[in-house]
Amino acid sequence: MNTPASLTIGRIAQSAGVAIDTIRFYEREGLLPEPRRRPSGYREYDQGTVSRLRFIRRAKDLGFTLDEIRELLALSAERHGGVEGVRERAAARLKAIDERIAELQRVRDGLSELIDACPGHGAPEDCPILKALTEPRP
Amino acid sequence: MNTPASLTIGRIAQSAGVAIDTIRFYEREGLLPEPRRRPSGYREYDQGTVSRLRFIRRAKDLGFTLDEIRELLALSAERHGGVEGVRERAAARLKAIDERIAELQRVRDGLSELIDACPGHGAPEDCPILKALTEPRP
DNA sequence: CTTGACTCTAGAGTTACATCCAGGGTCTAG
DNA sequence: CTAGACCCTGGATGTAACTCTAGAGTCAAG
Repeated sequence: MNTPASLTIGRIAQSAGVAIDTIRFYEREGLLPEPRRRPSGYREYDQGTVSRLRFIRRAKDLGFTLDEIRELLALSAERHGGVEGVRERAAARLKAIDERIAELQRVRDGLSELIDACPGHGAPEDCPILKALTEPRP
Repeated sequence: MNTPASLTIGRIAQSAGVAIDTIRFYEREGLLPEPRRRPSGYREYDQGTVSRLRFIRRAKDLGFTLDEIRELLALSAERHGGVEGVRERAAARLKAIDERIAELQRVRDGLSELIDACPGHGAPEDCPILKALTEPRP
């Protein structure tokens, strides 16, 4: 049913929504296997590569680095035990995101307080924002 | 009361909690003024530089870029009208942080759902995490 | 005076993730 | 057959904020 036909790099780039250069970059980085070639040297892909590219894009959206994605791809290919690894990595990512959110929240609250306390005019010495930045921690 | 004494780069690095190279880097980048020099060429600083370095560090912790910090430093030196600018920049930063938190929250929730749905074992085809990453978006 | 810690400069390297370029070959629609 | 779109390689470039190197000069303690 599916087209097992051969696709050029431009076509898969188009349908996966990534740049051609990015695909070659992923190949160099080992995220994509080396594809077969036409006699002319043109790379030939199939639909599977599109899925793989989508995988990479989604994982990146979830905040995984390319190194982590390489791992995920390896795990996803393991018939046995791969799923545990994937779940672990995902949980670790979730934890990292939670920590990042908490940290940003702290920063946000501190900044928000300073802004509320700042009259928005007057002398620099009276600006709580500037004071907070300069003073030897109260 | 304060020591107007001259401090070497190593000393201010120590007391401001930044690396020596970083100080020279900030100088090149215009975040710190060129200090006076001993005849030997050694840089000489005073306590004010330590405050300034602390300012930079704190602002960085709040997520300002060095470009933005350069602006803040300029604004903080303006006798008139600087405070408005500082407050504006701080508000913009707050907005950016809020947006970043919201984005991370979305990612977090998506990932969390996938993890909850994943049994943590079994075949890769049955792992919702892997499925979500690979499938042509439902 | 010697030793070891400190400082100087100019410039290159790092990380992560691409993105762009030149100079050339290939493919396909008309 | 030809124009224009597409693809190839190897290497350079970009961003942000440092970080490091080499080779040489300086300083303070003993």
